[in-house]
Amino acid sequence: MNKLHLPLYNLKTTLLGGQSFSWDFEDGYFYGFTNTHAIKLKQAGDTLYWQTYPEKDDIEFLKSYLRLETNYLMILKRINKDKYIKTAINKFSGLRLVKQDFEQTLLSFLLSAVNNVPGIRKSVRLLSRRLGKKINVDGKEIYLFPTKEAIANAPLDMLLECRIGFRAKYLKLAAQHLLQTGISQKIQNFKENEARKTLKAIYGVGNKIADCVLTYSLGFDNIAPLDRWGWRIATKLYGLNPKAKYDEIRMWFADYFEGYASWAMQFLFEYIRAEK
DNA sequence: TCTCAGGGGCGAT
DNA sequence: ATCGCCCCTGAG
Repeated sequence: MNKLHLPLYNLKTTLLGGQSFSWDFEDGYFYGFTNTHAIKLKQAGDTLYWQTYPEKDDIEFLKSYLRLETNYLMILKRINKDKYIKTAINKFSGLRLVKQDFEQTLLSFLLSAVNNVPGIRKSVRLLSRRLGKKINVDGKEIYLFPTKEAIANAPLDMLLECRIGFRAKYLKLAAQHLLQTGISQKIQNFKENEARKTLKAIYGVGNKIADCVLTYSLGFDNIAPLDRWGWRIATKLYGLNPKAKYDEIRMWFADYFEGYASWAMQFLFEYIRAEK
């Protein structure tokens, strides 16, 4: 495997913590699948052992995915503003944001409506097994996340077999939308608000899912995606009004964390989930 | 066997 | 602006 010096990177909370549904930890290795690559990682101290499949040694891909160019210490300094964050930064030291493929992120988070993480993870794997390309990773079978073409053309019955219920129509329509509009390329250059508007125009995508996609695939650093945990953080920890509108709370966090709300929220999610 | 909530969003009021 | 409903799972 390839080697990389990688200090201050907590792979476990980063990859398995809920920003991605496409990683597993088995026998000391992290196995991930995207719609183009499978990735195998192992962490030993500050050393990362890594390989990509089927295209080997794709360091550019890995660098982009793990956001290795980020000035992590600067961000920590900026967001470390109160006792909650301080505790979380200490407890979950090395937690990062990753930058996943836009289409995979959108299509995965479409499955998150009234669902839980184990359920989403399961469905993502069922979809990949049925519609994704099989990759050999050192003798282990990994299925890539399906392309938008595969999902757009899949019979509804097959999607329903993946335990996604009423979300099946969202998924298929979104995949067709991606094919027809070609927004996946364009959105990479959009500013935050334009990108959010583009996402919310997709059937099945509201505030929360749009913000998750902006945060976990488009690299926006100043967004607070407000799921149930996010609301809990806002109201229980920061005393914000539970009756406030989604955008008000999102913007409060964006202002408070001075450009790095996305990173701060990731720490706070872990913090509040550990509390319960 | 049954109930219920679980990382939302839509559409009818 | 509020509210029932969408389908499926696992926990209790």
